[in-house]
Amino acid sequence: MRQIDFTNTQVASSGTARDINRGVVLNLIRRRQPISRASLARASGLQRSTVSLITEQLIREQWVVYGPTGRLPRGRRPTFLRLNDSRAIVVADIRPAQSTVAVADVNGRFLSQEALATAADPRQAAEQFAARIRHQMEMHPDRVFEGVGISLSGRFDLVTQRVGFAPNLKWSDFDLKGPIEKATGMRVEVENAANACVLAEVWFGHAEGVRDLVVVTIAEGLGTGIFTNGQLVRGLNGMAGEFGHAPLDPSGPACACGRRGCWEMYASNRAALRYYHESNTTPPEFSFQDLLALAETEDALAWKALDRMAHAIGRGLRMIIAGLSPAEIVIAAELNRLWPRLGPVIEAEVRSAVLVGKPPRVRPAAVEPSMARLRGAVALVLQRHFGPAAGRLEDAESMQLVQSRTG
Amino acid sequence: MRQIDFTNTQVASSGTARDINRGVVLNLIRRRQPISRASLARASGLQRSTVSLITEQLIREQWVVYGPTGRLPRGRRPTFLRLNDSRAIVVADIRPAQSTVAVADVNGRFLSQEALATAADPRQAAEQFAARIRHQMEMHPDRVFEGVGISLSGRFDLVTQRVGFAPNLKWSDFDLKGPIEKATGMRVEVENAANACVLAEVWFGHAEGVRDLVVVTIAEGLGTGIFTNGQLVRGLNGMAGEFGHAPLDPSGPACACGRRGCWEMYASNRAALRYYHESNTTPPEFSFQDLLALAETEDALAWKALDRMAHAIGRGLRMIIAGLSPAEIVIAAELNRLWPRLGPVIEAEVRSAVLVGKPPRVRPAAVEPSMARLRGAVALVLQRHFGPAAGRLEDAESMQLVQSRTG
DNA sequence: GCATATAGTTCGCGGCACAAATTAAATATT
DNA sequence: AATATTTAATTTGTGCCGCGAACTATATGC
Repeated sequence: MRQIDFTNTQVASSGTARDINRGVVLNLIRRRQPISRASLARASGLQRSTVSLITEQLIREQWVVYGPTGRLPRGRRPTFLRLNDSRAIVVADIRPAQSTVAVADVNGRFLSQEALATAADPRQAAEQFAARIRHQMEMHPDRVFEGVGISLSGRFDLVTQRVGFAPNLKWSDFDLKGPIEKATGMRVEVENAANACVLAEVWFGHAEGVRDLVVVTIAEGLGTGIFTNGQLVRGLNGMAGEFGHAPLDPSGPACACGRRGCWEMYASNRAALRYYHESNTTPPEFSFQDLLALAETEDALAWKALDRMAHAIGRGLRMIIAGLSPAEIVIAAELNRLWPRLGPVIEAEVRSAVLVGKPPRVRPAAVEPSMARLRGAVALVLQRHFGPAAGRLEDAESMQLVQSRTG
Repeated sequence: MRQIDFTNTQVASSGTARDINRGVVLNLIRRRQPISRASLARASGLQRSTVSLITEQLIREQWVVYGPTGRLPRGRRPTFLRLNDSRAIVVADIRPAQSTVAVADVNGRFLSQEALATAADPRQAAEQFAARIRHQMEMHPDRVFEGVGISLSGRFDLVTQRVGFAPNLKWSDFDLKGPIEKATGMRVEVENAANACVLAEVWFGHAEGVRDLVVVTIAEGLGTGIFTNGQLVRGLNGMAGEFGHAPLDPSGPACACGRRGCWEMYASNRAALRYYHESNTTPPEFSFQDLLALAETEDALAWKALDRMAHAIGRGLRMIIAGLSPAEIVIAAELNRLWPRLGPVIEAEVRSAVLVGKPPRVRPAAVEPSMARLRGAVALVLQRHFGPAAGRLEDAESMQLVQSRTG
């Protein structure tokens, strides 16, 4: 069996050009489908002959299929190509209380979906997810499954391939990937939820050309996904993106992370509830959704609490803008429901952060947070096949998945 | 004349593999010179035949020359290759009070150096630097000059190719590059000083494999250079890295940037002088160097001020570690002189920032800050010739530099 | 003098992008 | 209805490039 030498991955071989161009063409098809070979040649700058060869390969690999025939004012009609959407991906979004397992096609369209209560014990949870993933696969016998993508409220270390830090789930240093790969027989990709939201924006959103992007996910906690130079920033142990635990005030309220005055303590849903509670007594099971509903009924105190939260979001963003100056900041939060009124509060704070030039675009996420996390999990799997260096993966696929064990 | 289509730079052509491998080989020679072709083949994983062809090209391009003949216990003796250090680079470090112009070879060794008072008017300064650069070139008639690299206390926007923001120099939106290119007839590269320090570490330091690195430069102000996934983070308008103006305390002292409580207000040289001044009257022209000297004489109040400064450095680093989790943090500061006593203060603060896993390595810069900035300016020029996609540059060189005008 | 080891070159092969020529299939013109 | 024009897609020949085997060059040791 052929061995791949991973120490010298940086050098190019004769197939490297094809790998790169295959990726360019495949992603053009993904983005602009249905599209003719001639259009692909124009869009990519490659020769039509080259495009024909590459698309032939993609059709042989079953990633692309023929679509309808087009119509033009003159000339031969183009045969459109599109992605083979009979190839599907199983995704899961693992959250403290309730998780989701779903099936999506390669275009990120969901075919089915189920919710489940997350098991407290990580080992039990892994079994539980493996079972639900298998169940979801059985619901679509007509599909070919490419892999499993998982987004979770925690950190996944690419080096150890383990969940390294997930205080919300109360797991730590746990092998989630291995058991699920064994139980499903499929390759599993795991990523932090905020990072998944970044991938969802980049792969399925309208931020196609954006190469510097920060996504801020706000729920009980506050997470950030950082995208610079067209790549996710993972950092040591996959811990990058914990701006939520950047200290805003050393004498602030104590955070679950053991320190004081973290951004999360001022800008999360929980913070807004605390603000509201300071000025009003609340019923025992008062949720953030309740607070939003109250605000929608023009409750002044609810608005005041949300206003403080929005200001705090903006204050933390100032730190991110100063340090990273991203072209775009995306907010993925339940608070987005009230964006018309809270968005401007955040934007005003952001404008004051810019030392020179125009401020970054701040906008709510294209889809609701739960959808973004699942879409990101889809992108996680697509990355392997559509992203850079995917060409040599198609070879490796036939190598009986030895690398995942030896690596 | 051939035209290069810049819209389709992402696709690979038949020369792409060579471009990539040329870069790999050239950088291996740079790092491990003198080195034989056989060793290059082993280190890169390329075939010896391929290495021979590439080195032949590099020798033809005059980047590489033959070195001495090696000796081995058995077998034919290898002919060593090394960089052609008759190729030189002119660099400048532009700072508010005093600037430097120097000449270095491709190995980052300095051949000559001169200091000059920076002109207040930017137009005048450009003329001044152009003249000193020409003078430095005349001092080395035996060298071939590859380009000019400039590091400055300010921001350079890659899109507009102008100095966009340089409050310390009191310049803004100014074309520094154009006039110097015109006056010297050489290509000029400009970069922020903190970013230059990152390049110095990556190109000439021992942080070869490190792909996530933050350099904090501390002088009158505080700047950060951010390196993620093996690339500098520039951000919108080249403004990334202004963590020095991230707000630590909204009710803190007013900063020159117009806001309050910026990190820089607590952790810069100027902050330490303020701390000292609070507890002791100082002579009118008391400098940070004086404060360091005082501390070296065991002055308790001086130590107290520096201690507060070190704590503040650590406090800001916590924000960076939370958000980016770099593998390594490098401090480039005059305070490094007292690292044995102040380093541990910073390190202790940093350790408390880590939520899980091991803390990043915090270390003083390999060389003193002024040297690092100049070395970074050398790397800036080397990037064009040694970095990725340098292969097609060698072609473009012969195209009479048309791109710099049309682009 | 011959085996062995190491460096470096030569040569044929296959993969790939490119560009020109060719084929295919539609509409417009006369 | 025949021909020209336009656009799509394929075929074919050329050159670049990395690979790997064979070969040359040059050292040491028995």
